[in-house]
Amino acid sequence: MQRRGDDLRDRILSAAKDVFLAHGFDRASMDLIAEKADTTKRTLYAHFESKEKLFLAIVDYTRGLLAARLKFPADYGDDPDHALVLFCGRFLETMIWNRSIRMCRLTLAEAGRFPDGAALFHEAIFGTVQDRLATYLRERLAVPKSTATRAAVDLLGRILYPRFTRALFGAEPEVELHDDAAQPSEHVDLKPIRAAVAETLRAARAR
Amino acid sequence: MQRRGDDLRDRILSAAKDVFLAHGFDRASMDLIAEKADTTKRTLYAHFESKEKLFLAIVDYTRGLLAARLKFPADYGDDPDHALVLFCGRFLETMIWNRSIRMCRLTLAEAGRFPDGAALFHEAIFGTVQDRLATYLRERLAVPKSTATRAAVDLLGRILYPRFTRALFGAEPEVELHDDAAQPSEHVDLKPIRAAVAETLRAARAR
DNA sequence: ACCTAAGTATACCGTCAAGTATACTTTGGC
DNA sequence: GCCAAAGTATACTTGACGGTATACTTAGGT
Repeated sequence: MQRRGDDLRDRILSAAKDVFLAHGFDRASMDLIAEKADTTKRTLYAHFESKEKLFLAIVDYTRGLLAARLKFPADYGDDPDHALVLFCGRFLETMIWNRSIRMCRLTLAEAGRFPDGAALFHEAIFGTVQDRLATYLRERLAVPKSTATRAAVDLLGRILYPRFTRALFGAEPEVELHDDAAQPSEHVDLKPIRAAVAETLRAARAR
Repeated sequence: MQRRGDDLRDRILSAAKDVFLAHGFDRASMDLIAEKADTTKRTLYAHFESKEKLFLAIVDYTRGLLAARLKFPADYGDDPDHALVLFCGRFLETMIWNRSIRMCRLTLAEAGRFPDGAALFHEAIFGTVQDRLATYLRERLAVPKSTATRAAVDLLGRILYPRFTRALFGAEPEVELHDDAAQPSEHVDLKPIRAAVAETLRAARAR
């Protein structure tokens, strides 16, 4: 049975992602990717001209998948403290998710060979979230622009980076996420996030 | 001319480090390492039984070199604000140094195959600095233990992680350090560090 | 002086994987 | 129904690299 077009392309991307994440760029073999995608190497090369191009396509594809998790949903409600806590909690959870961690490690591993891969990935995730936070502070809380940006950076620094960095280096237990719930799960402790949000908001309003 | 013993071993470690950092584990070839160490592959295998063992030796070796940069020197003076600013500045500088960044990327890239490598590296660097900060706060400023730890984590989160993460992903220009000066160089802006230290100390003293 | 451990020089083996070649089959638009 | 594009099946080429074998040289303790 043959499956064509976008369906096949998606299957290749998905299989390639799994294999790259599991083995890293160099140890990921095109033979294995073809097998997991339930197709042949010849077809692989019909869609992606080289292993490098396939890799870059994966980074882009994953970037899209991750970004989709990082919207600021309307159902977080009108209370800004609460909405910010949920948003930050969900971002933290998404970033310490083992699939995100492995993707980060993969792009970092190849940062020498594919500098754009790592930088674009970073910008698409961290830059986007930072912008969304700053925009929220500006629009909903009338915080002036430069203060809003600084507050957003500060908030991310306190909430995200410590646990994210630890997870990156494997110093925390792995986190597996199953559902697509918009609410943070039990993997994040909201208490310190509430404290950081409250403090940041207080400081931002005071200026 | 033959060079023996520790001299040779160091040359191998140093050459291997360069090659691993430049090419990553898989693309680093034992032939190239032997050539750069100005010896032969046979001798390589006399000192390190396999590529994997050599890699782990490199991680340990580099961990030692980095840790040596992260002392809390006496000549930072008696003013705690000032000393903390210098210490944090120097730590930040050391961690965004391109050699550190490349080493982090290398251990992260192989975190799947060598989980202990990444975790030990992380603990040896971030854990140690966090402990030294907390100890300083406790001993010099009489901050209670749990508050001191929290304050140290918070301080690192604000000062280190944002720039470090950006550097890791290649979103900042590379930093090259030449001298072994104990003072932070022009690569770090002390102003935000002063602000974060002041705020952290104020909060820690208030509790 | 000499003997052993350490190091050198160089060739070699086996394996694995990127990418290609060749011949065949299926699909869908016309 | 036919034909071109897309996909399949499988074998092959080529090169790299981890690790070993063999034969030789040097240094240093006694």
